[in-house]
Amino acid sequence: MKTKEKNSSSAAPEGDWRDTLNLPQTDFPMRADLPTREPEIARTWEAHDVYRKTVDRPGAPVFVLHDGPPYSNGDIHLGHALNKTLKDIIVKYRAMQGFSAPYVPGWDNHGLPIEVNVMKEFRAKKETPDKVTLRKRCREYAAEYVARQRDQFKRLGIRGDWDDPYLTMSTVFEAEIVKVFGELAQKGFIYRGLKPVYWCPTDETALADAEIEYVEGKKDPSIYVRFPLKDDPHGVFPADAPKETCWTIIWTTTPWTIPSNLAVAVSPVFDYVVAKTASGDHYLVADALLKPTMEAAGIAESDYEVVKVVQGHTLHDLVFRHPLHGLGEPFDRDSVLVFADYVTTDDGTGVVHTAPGHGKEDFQTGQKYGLPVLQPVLSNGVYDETAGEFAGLHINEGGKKVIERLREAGNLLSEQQVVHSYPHCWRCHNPVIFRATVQWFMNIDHDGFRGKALDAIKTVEWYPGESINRISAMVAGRPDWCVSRQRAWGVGIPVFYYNGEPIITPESVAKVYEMTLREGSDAWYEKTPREILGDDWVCPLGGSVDEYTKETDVLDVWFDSGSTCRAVLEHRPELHYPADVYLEGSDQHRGWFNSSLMIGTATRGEAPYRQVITNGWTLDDKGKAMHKSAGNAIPPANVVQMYGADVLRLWVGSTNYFEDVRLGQKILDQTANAYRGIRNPIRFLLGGLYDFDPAKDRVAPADLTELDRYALDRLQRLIGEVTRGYETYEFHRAIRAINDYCAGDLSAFYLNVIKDRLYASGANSRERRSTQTALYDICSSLVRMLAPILSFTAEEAWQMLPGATALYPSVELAPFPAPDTALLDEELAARWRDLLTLRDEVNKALEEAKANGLKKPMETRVTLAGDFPAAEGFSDEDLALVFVVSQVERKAAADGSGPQVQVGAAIGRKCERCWLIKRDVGADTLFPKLCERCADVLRARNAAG
RNA sequence: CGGCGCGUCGCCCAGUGGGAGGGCACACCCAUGAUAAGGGUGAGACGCGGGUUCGAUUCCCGCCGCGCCGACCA
Repeated sequence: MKTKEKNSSSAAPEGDWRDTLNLPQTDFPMRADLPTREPEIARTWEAHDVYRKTVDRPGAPVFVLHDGPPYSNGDIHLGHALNKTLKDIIVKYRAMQGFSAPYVPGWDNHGLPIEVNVMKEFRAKKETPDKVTLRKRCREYAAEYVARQRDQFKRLGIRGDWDDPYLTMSTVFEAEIVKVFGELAQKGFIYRGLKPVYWCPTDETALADAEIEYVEGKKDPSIYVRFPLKDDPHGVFPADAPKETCWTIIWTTTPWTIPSNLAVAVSPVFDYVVAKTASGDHYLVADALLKPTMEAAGIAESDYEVVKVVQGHTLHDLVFRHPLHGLGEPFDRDSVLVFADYVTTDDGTGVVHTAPGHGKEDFQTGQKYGLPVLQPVLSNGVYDETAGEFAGLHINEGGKKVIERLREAGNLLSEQQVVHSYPHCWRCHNPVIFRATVQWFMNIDHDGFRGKALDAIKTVEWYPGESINRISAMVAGRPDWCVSRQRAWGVGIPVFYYNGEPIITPESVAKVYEMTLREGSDAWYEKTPREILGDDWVCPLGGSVDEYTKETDVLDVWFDSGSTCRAVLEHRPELHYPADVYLEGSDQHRGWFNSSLMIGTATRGEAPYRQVITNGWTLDDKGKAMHKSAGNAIPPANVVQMYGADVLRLWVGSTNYFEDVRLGQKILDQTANAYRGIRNPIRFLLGGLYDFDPAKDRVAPADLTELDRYALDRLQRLIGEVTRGYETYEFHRAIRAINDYCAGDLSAFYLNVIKDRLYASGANSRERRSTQTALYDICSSLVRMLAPILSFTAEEAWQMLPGATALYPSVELAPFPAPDTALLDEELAARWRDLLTLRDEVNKALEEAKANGLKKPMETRVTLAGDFPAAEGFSDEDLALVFVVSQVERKAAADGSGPQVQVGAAIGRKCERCWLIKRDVGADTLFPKLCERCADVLRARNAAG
C-alpha cells in the first residue's frame, strides 16, 4: 500500500535481517520542500471547499473574527503576514472547535497614498485630471493592489472568503458610510468648526502632512515682542511696580501671526522670574531663558536684576494686552495667560505667543481655554478686512508692517534674522502656513458620549490586559474628530449648501445613500444636486435645488474603516455585530480600534467588539523596527520562497506577539530547524503506522501495555496544555508544549524505546498493535493540534494517516482533539516520572562507561546495586527496554555503600536481527544467530507463508 | 519631550519575594534499521544603579536601550 522510500534492493550483506523487520515506511518525505508542495496542498483545500464548510454549519455557534482592512497599496510586509496569520490561527482553531467561523477579509481603499501615486502617474503624462477621472483611476489602482495582496495572503495559507472580500470602495460600503454619517448628524454628533491645517497660499489648497517637505535654510525674522500687563489679580509682579512698567516677552519667527494673537502660554512646571531693568521696567520670563532674552533685547547684565522668582503654575489669571493695542480695533484686546506643556526652555523666552488660528498646538490650547479661532488670512495669503490696517496685504508684506508697527509702539525688543528649516509645499515649493479652515467634526462629548465610550471599553476583553490603558487614555484625551479632508479619493461628505447654509437631513442623506448604493460614491461628483435629490425635492430652507452646491470635502479614511462594523458585520448574514474578536497591531489603538469604537458605540450603543487583541511590531534581529527604507525589512514573499509558508507560520506561532517580535536570518534558520523537530517525529509516527488499520488493529485501552498507556497519559496532558494556549491566544505556549513533547516525550523517549517492539516484534503481535494504537492517537492528535498553525504540513500528514481522510477529507474539517480523561492515570504517570529520573542516572552511568571503553550502550548490561524504589514493579525486561540496553539485573548493594548504577558488558551473544545481546541466542536450531524472540517471530512468519 | 509597553543563556520562550527552567543552536561522546535522520552528556543568562525587605530576577524609584502612539520645530 505504501511504497518503501528506501532502496532495499542493494545486495544485502551477510546476516542482514532487515527484510524480516517491520521498519518504518511512509511517503511523508523527510525534506518538506514546502515552497513547491504548499501550493499543491492549498489546492486540496479549494477542491474540498474547506472555507465554505467551516462557515455553513447550521446550528453551530458563530465565531466572528472581524478583519481590519489593510491599505490597498504596495506588497504585503511582514507586519501584515504576522497579523493575518494570527487571525488565521484563531479562525482555524475555532472552526476545529466546531464553530461556524467565517473570515471575511477586507481592504481599505480610499485615501491619500493612492491619490498621490495616481497623481504622480498623471503628472508624468503632464495631465491634470478632473476629480471624476482621478477617482476612476484611483479605483483601478486600488483594485490592482487588492488582487495582488490577496494572492500574497492566500499563499501564506490564510483561509477566508477571498472570492468575496469587503472593499471600502464598493458601492455597498460607500453607501453605508453615507448612511452612518447621516445617522451621526441626525443624532447631533456632527458640527462644522474651524481647524488650522497646512495651507499653501500659492496653490490655495490644504495640504496633508505627507505633502509637506521641510526645507533647510529658510530665512525668517526672529523677533522679541513685549506684551503689557493688564490684570494681575494674584500679585505676581512686585506690589510696588506700577502696572505700566510690567510686561512679558515672547519670541516668534512668524510676525504675520501676531495680529491673530489671543494668548501667551507658559509652562506650569518651570520657574519664572520678574526682572527689573535700569529703566524701571519689569519683565516676566522663564528663569532659564532670562539671560538670552535680555541679551537679545540688548539689556546688559548689569542693567537688570531679578526681583522675584515664582513657579509657572502660580501665573494663572494673568492678563496681558495685545502688543498692537495702540492701533485700536481690532487689536485693543486681551492676551490671556494659558498653560501648555509644550513650552520648552530650548528657545525663546518661556512665554509662547499663541494664535489658535495658526498652529496645531495653539489651536488645541485655544480649544482648552475656550478661545476663539481668529483667522484673518484669506486662502491666497492676504489679510482680510478683520485684520485692521493690515487688511489687503499679503502676509509677507503684512509681517514686515507688523514689525514696523510693533517698533513704533515700542514693543519690539529685538529683531534679527534666523535661518531654520520650514515646511514647504511639495508642489510649488513655496512656504506653507497654518490657516484655520472650516472642517466637519464629530463631537466626542455630545450627550456624554466620551463617558459612554469609556464605559464600553470596560465591557471589552483586552489582550494583553495592559492594552486597555492605552485605548482608555486615547479616548479620554482625544480631541473632537475632524472627519473632513480636502481630497478627491474618498467618500464625499453628503452635505448640500444653500446660500452657504449646510443642508443635511434624513431625507437628503437617504437620497445620497440610494444613489451611492446604485452607482457608488463617484456619482456624488458626477451628478447635480437636482439629479441626486430629485425634482420634487423640498428645500428645508425654502431655496431652489438648482442653487445648491455640494460639499467638496471627502471623509477621513478612518471614518471608512471605522464603519466596517456597520458595512460588513451587519451586511453579511454569516457575521454579527458586535464581532467576537478584533486583532490588529498596537498602532490601531489610535486608529481602527478607536474609530470603530466611536462609530460603533455612537450608532449602536455598544462596542463593536467583545475581545480586542493587539500584536506588537515586527523588528529586525537587532530589535530595530523594520522599514523598507532602513533596508532591514524581510518581505514575507522571500521567506515563503526560501523556507515555505509553514516556517513563517511557525515563527508566528512561536512568538509572544503581544510584545514586539523579532525576525532575522538566524531566527528563520532556527525556526526552520524547529520545524524539522516537529516534522520528523510525525514522519516517524506515520512510518510506524504503515500497516496499521485503526478499524481492525486498534487495541482496547485496557489491553494496552503500560508503556503505551503512559504515552497516552502524556498525550492527554499535552492536549490540555495546547488547548489552553489556543484559548488564551498564547499560541507560543501551544507551540512550546508541542516542541517539548516532540523532542522530549517522543524523540528522546517514547519513539526511541519502542523501536525494538515496533521493528522486531511480530507484525500483528499484541504489544506491537498496542504501540501502534498509541502512535496512531498521538499522530492524529498532534497533526490536528498543529493544523491551525502548520496548516500545510498538518494537511500533508493528514492525507497520509491511515483512515483519516475517510472521516474528514481535510484536517481543517476534523475536530480539535479533546483530552480523554479516561486515559489519564495520575499514579501511572508518577511511577513513570520516577522511572525516567532513574533513566537519567542510568544515562549518566552509561556516559561514564563510554569513556571507559564500553562504547555501545545497547550492548551493555545495567546493574542496579542496592535499593531503587523507582524500579520496583517493573520487570528487568521492561527496564532494559526503557534504558535501551540489552540487559538489566538487580542485586544487593555492596556493604556500606548506597544504591549504585553499574554498567558492564551484556552476557551472551548479539542477535543479528534485533541487535540485542541475549543469553538465548542460538537456542533455536533453525535460527542459530538469533535470539529466541526473533526466532519465534520468524517461525510464525514462515508458517504464515 | 510626553503617554503606554518591553529588556531572563547566541536565539525563541517559561518562571518565582527564598533552589533560575525548557526547546533550538553550541561542544564532546554514541550510533548509522527515523539516516541531508536518531540518542547521551555538558557548558551558558535575570540591561545598569539605587531603595523596600532577613532575603529581589521578581515590588518601588532613577538611568540606559528598544518599540508603538503622540507632541515639538512658536
